Amino acid sequence: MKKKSKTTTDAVKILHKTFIKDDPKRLASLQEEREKLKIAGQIYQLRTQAGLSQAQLAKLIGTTQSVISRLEDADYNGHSLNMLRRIAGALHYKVEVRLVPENAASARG
Amino acid sequence: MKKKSKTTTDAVKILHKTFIKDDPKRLASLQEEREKLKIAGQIYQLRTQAGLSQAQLAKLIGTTQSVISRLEDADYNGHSLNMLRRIAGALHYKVEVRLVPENAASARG
DNA sequence: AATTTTTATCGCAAATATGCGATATTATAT
DNA sequence: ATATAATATCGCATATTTGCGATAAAAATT
Repeated sequence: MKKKSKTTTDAVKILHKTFIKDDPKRLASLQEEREKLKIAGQIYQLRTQAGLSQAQLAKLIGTTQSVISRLEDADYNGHSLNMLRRIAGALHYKVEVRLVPENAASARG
Repeated sequence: MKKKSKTTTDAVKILHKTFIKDDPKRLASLQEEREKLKIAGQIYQLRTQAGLSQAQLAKLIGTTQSVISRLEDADYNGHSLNMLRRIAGALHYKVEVRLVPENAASARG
């Protein structure tokens, strides 16, 4: 395969088209979509930068390839912190969760 | 009631006793405990700083008081991002998730 | 101390995420 | 083009979270 999976890649492009194009009011929910994308992207980035296939990471945390694929799908919305911690932990990372004001410029976007 | 609920308050104190006292090797998992605590604490802080009771916040996001109480329990471990987003959103906050190296000094903890 | 408000805890039903094999799709290599 | 490897998707069983009422425990108010 090439560098990036279709799902994760396309999501970036689809974002604007889907949420901004003709419905400026939906811009609010864009925030949420961005977060979802970021999570998928972060998992993908962590995994590939560690040089692992989905199957390898899956084995590492005791699950199967299809599960990892699902988590890296930008449209997937059901992330649990437990699962994120499992993935992060396997790669010597940790999960940071922050509740920040919607408007404020975030830590270092 | 006083300022802080028993559960959330005590957790701070219990932490050291439980995880460090006689078992230095468990210090690793302390990271995870801290994260859990932070989430409970963040929800609590957000809610009280908004001047809401658990029942009021519950109604705001379409659930019941006992659910909020459960989420503010520092020992609770089953947070989902969906739930966090619901709470954050109701108070005009957003959820930021970051996977950061276990060792590195994080963004601005 | 009695009343009222708020929070914690329990039990169980309903909703959602995970586990996982099978297979299709896509990419890479030959 | 063929073979191989990686990823995406489907369906269904299992596990976990959420929903929610009831009640206990704790705190605030009078």
